[in-house]
Amino acid sequence: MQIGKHITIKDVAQKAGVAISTVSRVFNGLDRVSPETRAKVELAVKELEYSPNSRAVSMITGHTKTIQMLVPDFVNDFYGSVIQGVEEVLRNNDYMLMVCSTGDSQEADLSAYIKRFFDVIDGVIAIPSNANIGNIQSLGKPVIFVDRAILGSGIAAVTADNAGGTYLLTKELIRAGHKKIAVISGDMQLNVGQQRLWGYRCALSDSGIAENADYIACGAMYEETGYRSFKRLMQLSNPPTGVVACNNLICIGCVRAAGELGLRIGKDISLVGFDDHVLASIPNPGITVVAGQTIEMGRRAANMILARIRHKDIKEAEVSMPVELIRRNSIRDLRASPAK
Amino acid sequence: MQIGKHITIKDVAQKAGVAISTVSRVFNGLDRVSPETRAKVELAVKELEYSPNSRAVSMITGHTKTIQMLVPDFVNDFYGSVIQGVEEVLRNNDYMLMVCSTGDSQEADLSAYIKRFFDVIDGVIAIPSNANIGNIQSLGKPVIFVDRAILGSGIAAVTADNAGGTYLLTKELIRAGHKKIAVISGDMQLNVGQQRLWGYRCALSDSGIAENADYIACGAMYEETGYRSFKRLMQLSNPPTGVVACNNLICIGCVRAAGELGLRIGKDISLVGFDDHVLASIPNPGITVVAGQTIEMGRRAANMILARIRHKDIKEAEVSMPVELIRRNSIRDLRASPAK
DNA sequence: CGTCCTTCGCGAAACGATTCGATGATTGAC
DNA sequence: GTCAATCATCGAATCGTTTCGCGAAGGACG
Repeated sequence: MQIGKHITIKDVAQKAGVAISTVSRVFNGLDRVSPETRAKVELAVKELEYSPNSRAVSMITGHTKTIQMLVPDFVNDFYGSVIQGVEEVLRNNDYMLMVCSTGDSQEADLSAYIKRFFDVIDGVIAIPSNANIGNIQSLGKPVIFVDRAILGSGIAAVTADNAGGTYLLTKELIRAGHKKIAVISGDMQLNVGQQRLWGYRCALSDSGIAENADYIACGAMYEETGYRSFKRLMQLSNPPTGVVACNNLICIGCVRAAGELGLRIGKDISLVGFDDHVLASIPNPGITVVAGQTIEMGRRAANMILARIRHKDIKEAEVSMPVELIRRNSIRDLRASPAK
Repeated sequence: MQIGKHITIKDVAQKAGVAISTVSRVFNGLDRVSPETRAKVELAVKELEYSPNSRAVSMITGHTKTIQMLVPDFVNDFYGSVIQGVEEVLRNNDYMLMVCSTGDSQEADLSAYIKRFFDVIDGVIAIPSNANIGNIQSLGKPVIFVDRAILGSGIAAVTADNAGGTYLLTKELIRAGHKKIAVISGDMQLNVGQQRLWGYRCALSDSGIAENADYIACGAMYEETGYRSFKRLMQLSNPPTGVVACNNLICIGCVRAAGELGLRIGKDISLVGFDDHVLASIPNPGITVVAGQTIEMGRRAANMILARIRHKDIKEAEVSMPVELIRRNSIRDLRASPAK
C-alpha cells in the first residue's frame, strides 16, 4: 500500500488520541488499561495496520527472537531435514531462523561465525563440522548441538543413538553369517565418528569375532571417504564380505565405488548404512539402513534452545534419539550358500 | 569473556577520550578524522573488541543487511543447492540470510510470510510454490524469484532454461529411435511446468512426431506425481517407450515405480530427467539428465537482490541459465535392435 | 595585525519502541 | 467535608547508533 514510511506507534497514538506509552501498554498488556481506551487503540491499530518495529523492540527488551543455525552445508538433505524441523518449531513460536554454512573446512571456527552476528541473535543451534569451537560457551547465549556432540565441551546436544545404530547394523550382517565385516566411519574427534565405530566393535566382540585393523577405515563423513575406502577394502588380499557405512554420504560413495568395480550389492558384497536416503530406499537393490528421525531431531533442538532462552538456568543435557532398522535387500545371506 | 553487558560505542569513546560521534565517524569514514584521533580510536576498538550493534545501526540507517529467503522446504537438495549459492554470496557481502519454509500448500500466500518479518529485512528471494503471491510488489522491497517465475507478475526471476532442457532431453530420446515418448510435468500455473512441457512439444513437432494426449501427465513437482503417472503410463494399452521426467523428484518417483513394476531402466524403458541428483548419477544404470547450475542460480539471485538494494532503479529482468546434457545409460537405442 | 576560510571534533537530535515515576481524577472511609 | 488510597494515563528517560549543525583552533592572506 504505502511505499514510503512505515506506521509507527506514534501514528497510532495520535490517531487514537492517547499517549505513546498507552499504546505500548495495550500491546504488552502488563498494566491495566480501561476498556474504552483499549478499544480506541485497537481500532487505530487495525485501521493503520500497525505492528511494532521489531528492531526497536529488541533494542529495549534485549531479545531479538532470532536463532542462528550453523550447518556444514545446505546440499546434504540430512542437514536439510534438521533445518526443516528447527524452522518449523521456530516459526510456530514466532522466532526467526538465520542460517549460515560453515563449510567443510576443518579449521572453521564456530565461535567466529557466532560473533559475527552476535548482537542479533538469542541463541545458536549448530551442526559442528569439527571440534574447533573456540570459546563458544563464554559467549553468554545458549548453544545446542545437533547430530554431533563435542565430547567434554559441556554443550547440550541432540544426537542419534549412534552406537546403537551401528550395533544393529553390524549384528544384522553377523546374523546373515558374515564374519569379515568392515566399517567406514568419520572423524574420531566428533562423537558421531567415535560412537558409530564403537557400536560396530561391540557387535563384533559380542559375537566373538576378532577385530581386523585392515577392516576399519576412518576419514570424514563425505562421499569421497566412502568411495576411496570401499575401493581400498575391496583390493585387500582378503576383502570383507560386508561393509558398514557410517553415514549417508559414505554409503553413497560405497555404492558408486561398487558400481565401478562391477560388484553387485546384496550379491557380491553386502552393504548397510547409517541414515536413510533416496538411493538406499529405491529397491535396486535397496539398502538396509538404520534411520533416525532427523526432522524430529531438529524440532527437539529448537524446543531446547527456546526453553533455555526462557529459563536461563537449565543445565546441559544430552538427548539421544532412537534409530530404527529398515531391512532391505543389500545383505547376502551367507548361511544359505557359502561365500563365493 | 564478559557474560554481562556488551561493549558499546560509549565505552570506546570514553577509553579513547573522544566524543561518541567521533568514534562513529572513524567507523563510517565519511567525514575526515585526524590521523592521531583515528589511531587512538582504533586502538580502543581493538582493545575492547568493539563492534557496532547492528540493531541500533539499522534503526538509523534503515537497512538491516538481512535477506529473507522463502523456499517450499529444506529437504529437497535442489532447494538446498540454491540456498547454498545464495548464502555464499550473502555471507561474502556481510549480509545475513533468514530462511522460512512455505510448505507445499497451494494456498500459502508468500506476501504473508514477508509481512511477518517485514521490518527486519532488506529484500526477499523466493522459490514460489504457487502463483498466489498476494500484493508482493507493493511491499516496497526488492523481490527476486528463483527456479520458478510467475508469469505476468512483473517480478524478476532466475530460472533454468526450462524449454531448452526438455527439448534436449526429448531430442535425445528421438535420436535413439524413440517415437512413443511421454512427459511428466508439474503445475501449469508456474513457468517451470509450462516451459518444460513446451520444450517437449517443440522437440516432438520438430521431428514430425504427433502428440499423444495420453502421454502427457501434469501434476505437481513431487515424487508422488512421478510415481503415479509412471505407473499409469505403463498400464496404457500402447505404453510409451521413453519418459521425460520434468524434475528430480518426478524422476525419483519414476525410478521407484519402474522398480516395483520390474522394468529395467535403459532396457525395458527409457527414462530421462530434468535436474541431476544422486540416484541419476550412480551408474546403476545412471540416468541421462539435463542439469542446471543450481548453486550458481542461487548466487545470481543473491547478486541481483544486492544490486537492487543498492540501486533502487533497476528494472525487472529475467535471467535464464543454460542447462547441460549429461549422457548416461538410461536410454535404450531402438535403432540397433527393434523395440521389444 | 585582523579577517576569513578550512579542518577537526563535539553535542544534540533522531530512529521506534518500553518502562518507570509522576500526575490528576475518582472513590471510599472516617 | 477532608484525607488517603486507587486507578488510568501521561511524560520522560533509555537502548546504541548516525548525522547534522556549530564552535574552536590554526593557517593564509591582505
